[in-house]
Amino acid sequence: MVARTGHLERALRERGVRITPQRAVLLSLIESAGRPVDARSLLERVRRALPSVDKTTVYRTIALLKEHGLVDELDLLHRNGLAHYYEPVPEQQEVHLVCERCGAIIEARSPLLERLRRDMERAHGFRVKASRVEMGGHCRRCQ
Amino acid sequence: MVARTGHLERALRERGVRITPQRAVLLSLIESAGRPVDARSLLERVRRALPSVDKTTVYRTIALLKEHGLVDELDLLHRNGLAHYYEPVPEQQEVHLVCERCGAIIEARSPLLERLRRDMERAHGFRVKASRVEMGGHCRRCQ
DNA sequence: GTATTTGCAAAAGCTTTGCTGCAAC
DNA sequence: GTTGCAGCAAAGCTTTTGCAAATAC
Repeated sequence: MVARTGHLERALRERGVRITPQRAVLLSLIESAGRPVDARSLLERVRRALPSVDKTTVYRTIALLKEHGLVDELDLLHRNGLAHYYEPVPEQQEVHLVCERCGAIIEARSPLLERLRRDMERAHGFRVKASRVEMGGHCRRCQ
Repeated sequence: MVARTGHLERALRERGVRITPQRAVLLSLIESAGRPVDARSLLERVRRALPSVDKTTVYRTIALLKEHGLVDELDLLHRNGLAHYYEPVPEQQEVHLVCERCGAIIEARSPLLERLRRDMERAHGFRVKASRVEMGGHCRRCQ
């Protein structure tokens, strides 16, 4: 289920909640769940609600959310040079499939992910806190 | 088996092979197999053999090797900001375990990786060309 | 008043590009 | 001569930092 743009923000406004820059960043992140966004697009989205927000605020809010383990940082196999992508941490671990032709991003799940994690913990005595699985290639339609 | 620094280079020189900048980059990459290197360290290594080499040459050579599928590009969960890490494509797919405390990087293998790839191809009709699995956390000694 | 949040400008890094000269064939 | 390789300087982008004004408590 994909959220419509701005629908959380409207709901909050109607209840008298003031939208601060930080809140706007958080809302925009939540509303783009399922499609990781880079900082530039995130800023654009945020500015639709609060036009004067600066990129500094976007980066600082992301940093805050990362520290609390609420946001994942990806780079989708360097799809866009140095840019990073962000999304709310999903309930269940995902594989990001990145189509190198059309740019589609598929978020896939698999029980093997959890097994792989346990495997690593057992075999190497490693305590896993965060993990990221990205695969590049060609999606069904681009072959 | 970890190669000693410069041993390939010396072997080639002894056989009368001239070490060009490109070759020096390739050799340094091969010699640091098992420990992904960023462009800055790679340049330092290369300069031990050929002091006048420029970073442009390092980046261009990496780009060439990437195009031919000989080098993998990682970022180890943004361990070092915007920097990317490079290593020769391993024969068998690996998981990179990144210790957030001591910085250790463990290259782990698992048959689940190959299964995961086939899973994705089957379930999503996706043709996988490259893949990357990184996990952050604490290594055995840092817990 | 004190602490936090914010915007603006500037800096810091990593990577890429333009261009010119050099070497190989 | 033509082609590709290499070095240097400059630019391009993303992200971070310093600082002062504004805001919240």
